[in-house]
Amino acid sequence: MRVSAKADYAVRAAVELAAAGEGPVKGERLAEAQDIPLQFLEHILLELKHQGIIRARRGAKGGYWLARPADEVTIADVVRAVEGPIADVQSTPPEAIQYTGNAEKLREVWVAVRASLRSVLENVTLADLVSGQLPTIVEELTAAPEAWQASTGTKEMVAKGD
Amino acid sequence: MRVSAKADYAVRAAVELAAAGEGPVKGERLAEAQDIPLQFLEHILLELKHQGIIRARRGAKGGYWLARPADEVTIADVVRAVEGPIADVQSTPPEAIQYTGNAEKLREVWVAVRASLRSVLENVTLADLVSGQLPTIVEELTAAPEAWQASTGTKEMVAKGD
DNA sequence: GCACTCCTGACCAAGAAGGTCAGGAAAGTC
DNA sequence: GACTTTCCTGACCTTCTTGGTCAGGAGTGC
Repeated sequence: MRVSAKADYAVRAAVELAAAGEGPVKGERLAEAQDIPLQFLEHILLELKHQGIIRARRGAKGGYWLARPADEVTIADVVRAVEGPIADVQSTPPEAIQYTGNAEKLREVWVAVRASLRSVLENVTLADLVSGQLPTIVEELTAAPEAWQASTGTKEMVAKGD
Repeated sequence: MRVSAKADYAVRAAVELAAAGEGPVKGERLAEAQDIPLQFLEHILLELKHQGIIRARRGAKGGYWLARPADEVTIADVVRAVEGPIADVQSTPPEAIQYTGNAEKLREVWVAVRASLRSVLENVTLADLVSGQLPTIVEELTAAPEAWQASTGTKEMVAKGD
């Protein structure tokens, strides 16, 4: 259940484009603004382009820009573009898994996990991030102080956080 | 954002133990009941034991059993025992990341993602799974028909589901 | 024609995922 | 005390993913 560097970079680059508004922005500027290795970022931007999230033009005055208005692009869109499905179990969509016997209800749990992820990722747009006005659901989830704490318990958690 | 085979196996084995009640259950029986490769499962059970989720005894009449009552062991406990932190960004807990400029609010989003995962995983116990009575939050999240559908859009999603 | 910027594929090292194999060490049985 | 049973542990293996780098080609604008 981890967010890869690629997905993180993709969202950050997209936010930067959202903040820039109209004109094309060079890859180099995105890389500097968000401190991302340029050549790696170019591959990511290419994927975002292939998935129709952004557009690009080459040459002097070239660069990248959002294909849609910033308030119509969600984090889920960007993450899916570079990582594929948001919540898979053993590389299979949760509703497609068959559990037997006592584990039968587990499928519903994984479906609920996916739904809860979607409720966050599909409701935050790039425009929200730029403006700093996050949707209610995020405010609610981050309001509790526990939300900001790594859970305690096993040695692994103490070492790696959670 | 995927659930590994290991985590899935771990939960299924734990549910099987919860269903068995008191007496020790052989690894072989768990493997058969849930169709998990035995030798792989043994490694997983060992980790669960090290993390204090289960106990074990060797020899004839030996086997594994839950260290705590089934209604006091959550899916989050089991998943954390074998996978570590439930929601990391670039192998770092979300609250520890520093974003600059336009991406500043992204940290809150990842914290919200973790909180939403916890709201599901920390509220479902092994006893819930065995009884088939899942907590309200899961019922709510799985009630909507969209929750059971892969999202449509990119070619990748059509191919791999979501 | 030249500079600029994106586009693309090849490559690469390290680590994780998903196992298998071989043997050792406790616990119970006869 | 020997034997069986079952867990315990480390070593090993193959494939895939992650997170990049490198080299060069192909549009675009002046």
